[in-house]
Amino acid sequence: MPKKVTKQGLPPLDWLKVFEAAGRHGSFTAAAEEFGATQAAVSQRIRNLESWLGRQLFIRSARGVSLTVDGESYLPLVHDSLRALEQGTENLFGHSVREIRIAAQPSHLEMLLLPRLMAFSESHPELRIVTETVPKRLDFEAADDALHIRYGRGSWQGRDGVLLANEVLQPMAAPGQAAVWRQLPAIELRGERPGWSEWARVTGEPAPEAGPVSVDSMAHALRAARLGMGVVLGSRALAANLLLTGQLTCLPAAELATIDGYWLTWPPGLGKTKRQSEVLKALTKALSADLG
Amino acid sequence: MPKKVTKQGLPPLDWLKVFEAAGRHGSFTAAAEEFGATQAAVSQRIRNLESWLGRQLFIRSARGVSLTVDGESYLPLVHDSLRALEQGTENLFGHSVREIRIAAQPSHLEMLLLPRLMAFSESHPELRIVTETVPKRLDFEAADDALHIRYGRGSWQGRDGVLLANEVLQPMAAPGQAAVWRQLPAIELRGERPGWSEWARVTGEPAPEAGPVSVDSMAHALRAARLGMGVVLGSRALAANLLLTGQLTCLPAAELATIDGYWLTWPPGLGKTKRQSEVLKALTKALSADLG
DNA sequence: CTTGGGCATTAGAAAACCTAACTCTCAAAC
DNA sequence: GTTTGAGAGTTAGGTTTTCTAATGCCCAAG
Repeated sequence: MPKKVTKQGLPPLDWLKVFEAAGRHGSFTAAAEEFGATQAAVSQRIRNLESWLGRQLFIRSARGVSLTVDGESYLPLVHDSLRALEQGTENLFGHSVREIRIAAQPSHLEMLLLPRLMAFSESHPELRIVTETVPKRLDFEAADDALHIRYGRGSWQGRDGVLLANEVLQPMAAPGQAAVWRQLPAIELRGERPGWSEWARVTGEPAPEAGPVSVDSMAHALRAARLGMGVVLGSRALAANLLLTGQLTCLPAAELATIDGYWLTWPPGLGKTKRQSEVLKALTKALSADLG
Repeated sequence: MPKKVTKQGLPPLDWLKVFEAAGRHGSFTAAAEEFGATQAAVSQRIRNLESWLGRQLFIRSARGVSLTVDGESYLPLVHDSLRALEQGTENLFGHSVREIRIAAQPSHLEMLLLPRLMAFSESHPELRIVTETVPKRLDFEAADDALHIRYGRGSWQGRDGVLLANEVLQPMAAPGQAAVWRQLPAIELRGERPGWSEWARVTGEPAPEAGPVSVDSMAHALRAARLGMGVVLGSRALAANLLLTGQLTCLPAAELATIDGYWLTWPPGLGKTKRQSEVLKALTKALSADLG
């Protein structure tokens, strides 16, 4: 008696994708390019499909391929069905598929993300990047399905992530003042990062004299330095763009490495598909450029 | 600048097959059964799809799954598209997909194939078996895309194949005459198989006395024996069914093995897909049952 | 408070797939 | 009539994907 009448009237559908492209182009090579694969891969998939169907779909000649009558009849059906699927998928899920959301503190977005976004966007022109600013002290929600840029020492519970760069602090000042920086007042930065006293302790050098300026954000501290208000113990990562464009210079003084760092995190489960992990890799690469 | 704008707006389509089944059944387990796979496989594919789309499609509870709003919206589209593909594929290629053609000499079809076909058909109820008789001496065409049953010593150029059974000849007679078979006349079989004289030479026993009957086909020789016309040097393979049903009996005399055999052959390229190789395996198994 | 059905998760095995390197063929150019 | 080059086929072997088997969890029903 019938054991399992697995009504499987369909060939592996991914073969059809290839058939459609090859039929549309009239060329295996062209189809291969469309997929970013080799001609051999296309050739094999088509052969599999033909074998499954029990009929030839293409006529091979040394100069290229052309559809057989069977192939000619089959192509419109496949084309239309795939098109319908593509359209519908796009309509329903287009946003989440072609869009990438990144949440971070305003200063991280501005100083870390934005300067490096162009490089990424060029390698993935099909993706929209949507940023969301997160108020400084308000914590991220772990279940948020956006990407996050976070500062700390890792282990973001409930999320995966990679370290973009460790935080390294170094005295910096406006370029015009570099020569005389020992005379400049220190700009105080309150918060979680080690300050001038720690720097002096570790490096053994004397800390600059305290100045009138005290801020609570690295962005403000750097800006103050750019304005000539003193010497700042600046973050290499956040200042990278300012340094590159000559708006600020590193002073010839010892750096202070910390165990904290800038992380890119995402909800677990993201990055499981090839597509996603590639995007993540590219983004990580772009974001860690010139850091450290 | 954009490197490759691979307009790939579609998830791996085989994931959709699973989504469709799971959505239809409202159960991963049921969908798994439909595919002959495990529940874990379904679970993973669905998770991949959800991850690709960036949205949940199912709500999981301990008691089963149900579609989310997104899944609910997506299902009809997927269902309809796949259905269209399935229908169209069936219309265009249904015959070659659900049908299996086997060509052989009339006697091979009757004595080898038919008695064993039921077993095969039970394991593959969805397949029609179409037989084609080939005139005895007319050779098969190598490029024929049907399966062939051939007699010989293998190496069927341009075709793949498996040996079903070697030809083994043994004296046989009608059951009622078994006791007195030494008195029976020999039935002569002309053709490529070794005859009584070869049998006598190899076994050292005396050949039965020549009788009046001389035929040129094993089928006729066996029939003559059944009719009580003498003792035949019969083919175990071809006579298997007659022996099983008691219409003929093997006599207590030495057998004569040959290097020829019965082969199932097919055009190369068949059996490359999983589906096909399974069918071939099942058919081979059925056809070699009780042989030898 | 057990039981059992249904799903998730995992590591490891199995299958499918892809690429690289090569060949073959033919048409067009020389 | 050679030479050249584009395009497709073939193969072996490495890589990726997928599957399975085993296990754990959860919750509803008994």
